Amino acid sequence: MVEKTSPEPARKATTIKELAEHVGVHISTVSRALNPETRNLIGPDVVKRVLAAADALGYVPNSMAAALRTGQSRTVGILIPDLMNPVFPPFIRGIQDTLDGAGYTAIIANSDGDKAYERDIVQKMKARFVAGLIMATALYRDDPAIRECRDRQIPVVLINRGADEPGISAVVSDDEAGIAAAVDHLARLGHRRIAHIAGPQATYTGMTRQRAFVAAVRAGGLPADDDLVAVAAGYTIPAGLAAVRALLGRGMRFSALIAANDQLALGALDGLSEAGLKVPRDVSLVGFNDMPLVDRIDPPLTTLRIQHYEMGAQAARILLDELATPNPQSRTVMLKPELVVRGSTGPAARPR
Amino acid sequence: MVEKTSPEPARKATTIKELAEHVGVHISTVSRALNPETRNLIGPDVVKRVLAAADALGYVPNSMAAALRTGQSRTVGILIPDLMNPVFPPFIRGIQDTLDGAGYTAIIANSDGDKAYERDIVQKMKARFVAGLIMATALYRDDPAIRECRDRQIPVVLINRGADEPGISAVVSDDEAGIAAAVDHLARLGHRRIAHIAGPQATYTGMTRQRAFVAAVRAGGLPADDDLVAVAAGYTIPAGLAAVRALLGRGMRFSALIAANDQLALGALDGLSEAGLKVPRDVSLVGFNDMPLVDRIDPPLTTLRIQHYEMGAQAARILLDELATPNPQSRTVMLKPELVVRGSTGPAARPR
DNA sequence: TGCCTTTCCGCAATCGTTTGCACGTGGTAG
DNA sequence: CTACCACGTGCAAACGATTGCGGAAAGGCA
Repeated sequence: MVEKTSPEPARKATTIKELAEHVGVHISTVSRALNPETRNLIGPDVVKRVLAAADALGYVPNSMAAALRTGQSRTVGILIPDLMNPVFPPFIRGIQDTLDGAGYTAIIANSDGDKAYERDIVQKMKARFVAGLIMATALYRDDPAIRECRDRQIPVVLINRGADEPGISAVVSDDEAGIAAAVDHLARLGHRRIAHIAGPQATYTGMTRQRAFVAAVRAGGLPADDDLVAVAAGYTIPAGLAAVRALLGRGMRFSALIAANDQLALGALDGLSEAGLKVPRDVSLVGFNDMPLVDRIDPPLTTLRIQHYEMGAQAARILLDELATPNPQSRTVMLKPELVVRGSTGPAARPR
Repeated sequence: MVEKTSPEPARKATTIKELAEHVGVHISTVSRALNPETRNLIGPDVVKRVLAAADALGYVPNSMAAALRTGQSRTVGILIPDLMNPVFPPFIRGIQDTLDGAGYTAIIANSDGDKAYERDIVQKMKARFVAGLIMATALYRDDPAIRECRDRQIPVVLINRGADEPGISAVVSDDEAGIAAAVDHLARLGHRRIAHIAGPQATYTGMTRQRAFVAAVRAGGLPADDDLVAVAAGYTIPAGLAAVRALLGRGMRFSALIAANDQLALGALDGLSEAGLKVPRDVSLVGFNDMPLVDRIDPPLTTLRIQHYEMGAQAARILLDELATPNPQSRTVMLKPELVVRGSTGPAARPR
């Protein structure tokens, strides 16, 4: 496996200048002919010739130069905690696909939940003239990166988390409705004592889902003891395991369990079987997200399906909107999750 | 949810020029002082003052301008078929993490397997001055995008697929070793008639894994009838289902099945249970990739684990290498997959 | 025919950096 | 004392596009 690459000289990309020479007009004319916005300023025949030449010479505009001149790069930044978490790829796909249609390019960065690093990234992105930012970083309150963007007038839209300060758009799932649906489902199955494994309270989803849980059980006339909720240390399987152990360790009795997240639910599953409890015979289990393959585990997980892709698309649309209008209003859109009932929930036996 | 964003004017980013005024030197001096490569040309005290000013004014260099001038953007493009396929995120993460360490930024695009679109993307990337490309697009032979890059002297490294033309580096998994391990494992369990669901033959992995399969069974003295392999139409669950149906429809007898991919294996699982066959009692099943959660399905899937992250990291390292050296040699590195034995394989009963 | 408006196009500045070259100073060697 | 070198810095030209402005030609109207 050792060959030299062919040493032919690199053919440089054709520029607007070469096109101009080729057609016999000034470069400014070429520029205008190429831009659909300004094309009407140029005679139709010239436009045609320019376009033909561009096609023939394989002209592709140098976006860096354009960006430098205009101060905008038709680039937006996407900031997520971790690409490997299966929740995020669909978001990104949704974002990219709609951005793409508008001629924008996305650049993606992982923050790994580190706020300092995140600031750094935002800096770098600004150096690249990003027109806007879509952030899915979960950590909630007091985000310096967001504040700075707002100060610099660069639009930010949040996804899968709400804003803790005004003037920032967001697209989130309707956790309240989702959790309510789950509680209702369990209540209909005869469950009365329902427990909750909450996500980290520093995260938006962790907080809202826990609140939604308390509200929903109260609304259903079910017990809402503090002891029925355990807060997990992270959105991971081990954290779920630890949380359910804590729950069981309290000697708490519950016949159903709603986890703030599928991963937590998987951890819970481990913890329950470790304790000799069968799902759904002894405990019914509900997750959140509908990750790939949770429909094929044993037992298939009942969970709340989020419209990840659609959320991404919406976020991108909002951002494009804000980029287009001079003084945009911020808005928050909520997408309702869908309860997918599978094998992990069943009728309540006797409460334990 | 309707508030105006604060209408303060956007503070422009500080430029090298402002730094120059601030320090009282020429911009070229500032530029040199800022660049570690040229810093030695400048007096130490001036350097110190420039750096201090940069820090104080929060200077962050405009990468577009630098890119325009130098013709290189410290950006590399990543081209994958589909981000939502769980195989790719770890690749990307590995790439990004090592690129990041070298001060490069990645821009990611999905080709959706469309070659024309892919060419388009490569064009756009070149317009952004990408220094190099990492491509995971599966479609094999005769890739115009690759050829064009090679002609333009922009380094490309392939990942999860080999090159069909010389001068292109690649990092792939050692399919031969992997499949051999799987066959060996099955043979030890007493299986003699082993079938294979191959991936699309237009893909690199589809081809090499099938070849590896034939070679391995031959080497083991096992039957290698053509009828024992079915070629799937894609790397999807439905394709796997269809393939196993075809296999069963032939009245073919086999007690074990190696799929070219976990998704195909999942489809096969469906097909087998549809036919009333139990895994692993009636048929043992081996997948490829070790996707997330295949360890938790019923039965847990025996599969070949690929070092996705490490492959990405390697690819990035190679690319960085090729970017650094003027006339690089292309190389292909192979990473050995690891056979993870789980519940879907077991001793052969009688062949059917 | 003369004047005014429109249409179409060229000129040149500009975006923020990088970099080859020239220039001035101070020091060393012949 | 002259010649030369090294060092540190400034000058100005790029890179490739966009865009306000001005001017020439063409067309309309009286």
